[in-house]
Amino acid sequence: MTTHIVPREERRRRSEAAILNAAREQFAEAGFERTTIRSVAARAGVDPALVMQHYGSKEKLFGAAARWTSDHQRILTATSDKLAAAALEDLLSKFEDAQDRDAAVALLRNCLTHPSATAVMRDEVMCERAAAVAQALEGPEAELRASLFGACMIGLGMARYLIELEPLASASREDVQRLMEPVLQALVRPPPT
Amino acid sequence: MTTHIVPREERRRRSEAAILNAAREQFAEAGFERTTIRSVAARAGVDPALVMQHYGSKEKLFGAAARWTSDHQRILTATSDKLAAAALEDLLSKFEDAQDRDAAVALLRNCLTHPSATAVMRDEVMCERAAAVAQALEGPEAELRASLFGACMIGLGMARYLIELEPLASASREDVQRLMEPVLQALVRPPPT
DNA sequence: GTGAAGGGTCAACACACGTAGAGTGACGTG
DNA sequence: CACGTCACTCTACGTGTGTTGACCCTTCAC
Repeated sequence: MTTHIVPREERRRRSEAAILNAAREQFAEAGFERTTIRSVAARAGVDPALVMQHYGSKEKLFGAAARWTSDHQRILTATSDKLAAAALEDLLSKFEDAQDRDAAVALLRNCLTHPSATAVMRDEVMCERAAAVAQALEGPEAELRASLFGACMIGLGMARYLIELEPLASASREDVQRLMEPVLQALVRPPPT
Repeated sequence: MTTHIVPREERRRRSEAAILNAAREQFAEAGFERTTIRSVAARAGVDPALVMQHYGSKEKLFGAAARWTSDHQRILTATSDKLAAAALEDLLSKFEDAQDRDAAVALLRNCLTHPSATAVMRDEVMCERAAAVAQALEGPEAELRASLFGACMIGLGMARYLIELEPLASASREDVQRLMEPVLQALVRPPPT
């Protein structure tokens, strides 16, 4: 029974990653306030003080864990008639990968109660995307329509993945995509005067 | 300077109402965890212990404060072509009255992080309404479409009133109503196969 | 007036949390 | 082999919280 010898730096990186993953899960499940440094440490199998040593504070740990990893490529390069499909594809695919999903849920779950999460959600996620969407929209009131576009998207995400409203939560990705596309298309089309 | 004499029961009802209003505001602004019994008491101008005496616990106070007061009348009686307009009317008008608004925001703000708020939101608000909406819908997949209908509605509410995404937050009620109606109509119409 | 009752306050408890600082043992380098 | 470094742990502090029980002081009934 020879234990594999692991160099120092490698060990450090592993424990850091373990903490980050545990934090993501915990923040995603329980939210910021109900997540304690101690619970994250226990989940990662380390001492609470080590969490502090790695991330400095609970706030910084949350900042590192709650992220919306996404390239706007798909949206920026989409023509207006493919915009809705591309945005839906982007949103729904994010929740397939466990790590991305946890990071996204951690942000989503706290974006109504945690000040910095609200700011990130509004400024870095929604505003930027809305600007990208607005640029692809023709007709008047493009910015407002883009905002509504974003509102429907996060409503979809929250209802399906956080509130778990049935039958939406259990519906197949294809069905959701098929039914939501014409909805968003109604915002892409120039509005009636 | 004669102080008006107030009977006991009246005084009790007044302090109870003052506490409830303060709680609504505080829960709506800061969320459940960041709201303390002490801060509610200070806002109401009473002693923290009195809050307990009236409501028993912070949990029960929250239950009394965070409510979604709404009659489904408008939605239940609406024909399918007026459904979207009626639902939007109902949602947007709720945020006009300060008291209704605070109670609704208190529920909405915590519905992703507070367990019982999530349950109320899902079961008492969304499920019930979705059922009412589904009944008015024609064509297949009525329940799923009704869920999506609800998802778009809460997305709208959260983006406009909680996240305060611009220009949606500052837009006039009429503009929002006019632009969102065809969006929701896309869910009311039977879907393409 | 006098006693009872109940709304309201005060001080304090028990607990859980974020965080800090000293200490420990293994790893890497000379 | 010896020493310093680094990842890591143990213990504990200070603070803010929900909640409680004993205590006032005004109001009502007789």
